[in-house]
Amino acid sequence: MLWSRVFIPTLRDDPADAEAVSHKLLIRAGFMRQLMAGVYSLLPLGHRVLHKIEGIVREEMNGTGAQEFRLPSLHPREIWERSGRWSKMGDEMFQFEDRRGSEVGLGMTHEEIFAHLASELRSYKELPQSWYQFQTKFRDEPRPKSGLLRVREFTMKDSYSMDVDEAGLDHSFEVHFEAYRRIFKRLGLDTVAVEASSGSMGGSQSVEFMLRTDAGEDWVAACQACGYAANFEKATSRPPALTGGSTLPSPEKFPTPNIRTIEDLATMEGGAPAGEQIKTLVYSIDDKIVLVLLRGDDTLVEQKLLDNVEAETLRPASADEIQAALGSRPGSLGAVGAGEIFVIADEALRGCTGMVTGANEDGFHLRGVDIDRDIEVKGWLDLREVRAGEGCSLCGEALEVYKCLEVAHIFKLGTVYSEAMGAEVLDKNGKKVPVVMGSYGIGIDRNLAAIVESHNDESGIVWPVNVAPFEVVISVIKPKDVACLETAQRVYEALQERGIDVVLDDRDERPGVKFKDADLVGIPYRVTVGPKGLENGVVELRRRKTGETQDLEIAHAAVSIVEAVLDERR
RNA sequence: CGGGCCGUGGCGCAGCUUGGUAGCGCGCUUGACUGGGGGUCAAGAGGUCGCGGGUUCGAAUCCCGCCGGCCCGACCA
Repeated sequence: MLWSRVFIPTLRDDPADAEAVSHKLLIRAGFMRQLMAGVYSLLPLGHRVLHKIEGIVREEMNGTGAQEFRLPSLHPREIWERSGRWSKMGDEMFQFEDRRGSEVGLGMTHEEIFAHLASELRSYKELPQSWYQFQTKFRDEPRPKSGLLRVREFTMKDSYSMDVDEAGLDHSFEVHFEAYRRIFKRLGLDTVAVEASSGSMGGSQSVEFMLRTDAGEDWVAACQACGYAANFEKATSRPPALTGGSTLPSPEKFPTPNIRTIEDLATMEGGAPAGEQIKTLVYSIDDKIVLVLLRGDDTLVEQKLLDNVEAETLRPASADEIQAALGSRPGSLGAVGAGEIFVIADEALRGCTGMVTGANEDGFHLRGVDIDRDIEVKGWLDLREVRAGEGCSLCGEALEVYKCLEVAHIFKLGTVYSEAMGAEVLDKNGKKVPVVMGSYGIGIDRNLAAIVESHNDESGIVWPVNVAPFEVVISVIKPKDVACLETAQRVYEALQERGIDVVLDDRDERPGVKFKDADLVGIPYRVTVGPKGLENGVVELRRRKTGETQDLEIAHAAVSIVEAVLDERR
């Protein structure tokens, strides 16, 4: 490839509306352009990288014996109705009518379609099966952001395993887990596998592969000592010590004019520290009003609540609903004497005495509340957000907490989809059993951006050789100098013959411009061919990552360069 | 969905308060000099000022409505 002939629109300035490093660099270095919110066009450089990532994922998938498919993006409503997800997915799924008035949706994942195909499996003898594809997924995200990190249309490699029983699923899951580990190693991503919530996928267990970076949106709690790691949506810790103020024979009402928040009450004369308050949240769960109690200094993890109550819909109650249920406005809510209303409490509150909580009367609170004595808790659940330094629930060592980007998510689905789609086989005993499924997703474009997030410096991107758009760039210092250009061309051809991805920067630009562009684009090796070197019969090889350079005799240059590149390919 | 910011040549911005000539830097084109980290000089090209309506003799500027984008909070590869 000649640089002068490839469309590489680099920019000198960062785009004004980009925040994330990968977003800025991918735009500036000419890898992509935005079309609309959460939708990007990949330019030749971007496509080359995407193609390489796909290649690595494909190799590893094929290595596990998985078979590649290509499913449609356009799905009929009917098949999504069978799993119950047509409405469950809500606004996140693009749904519309075709010209005949039939309702269709754009695929945001493919459990339904693959399970539908799996209904043609007849016998346990055909199992296990492992099916995958690279496909465009459409998700109408409420808030696309950070360039490729969170978009509405993206490429995903999704795979699905079909086994006859749970033991089979466990094995398929393990096989995928290991394949993903190898994939991330080859992509140059240092990921950590964490326990996660299954969310709208359903199923019994799921694991996320996380890249530690502030560009991410998830929080992870991890234990250095024993290796425990979990998404905040799932993470637990040793219960904190009991808390509470002075106990009283019975709750005592006291005036708290204009006190609306935990913070207000904590700073008020005669109030109580946040840890000695009971936070009362009101939720509408499947249209039923439920009180959710936490310690005042704890934060509710809504996903934990959702996972535990197995509800279809869950949302904070409106002010009107709260008023109707409790007779008070937010700020003075409490569960004492809540009567028929269902009360769920966080485990950390168990046994707490001498607590302060709202009196369900505007401007009044209760003190001396003993949870066990004064509140009828119908369900105890772990609902609170873990905090850094708390004891690991497995080994007791202090938990570390950090921000992560989710680069893959794998699920043990069980039989939810196979039952809905009628994917059943006869087992050894001639009995019909639903196929036990797993699903495994890795966002290709997100991984592309993730690599940039963890491989860059002040000059631009620093691609690992495995995924670099080009492995080598040959920069011609003085293209008008015949000796320069011809030498560069000879090296270029020699590298091409040996299968190296090389681009020849033949542009009639000053050297500085080419160097800056090469660094910005992030090509791992640069070969500089200029008059100074030629006088001594050498060209210069420079490593993008370290900046180290070495002179190579022209006659043997190609061989040395090939060696260096192959050494880094994995 | 709630809150904040923004929309002016390809990119980054000024102009708007106080209506009247659309401007700067970079990039782009042509030529010359130049050539080891975004070079210099000269001559050029390029803009429905997001869209619609209103006020006005006159709107990038004032008013109303809409659209689009970014960021912060609730959702996921």
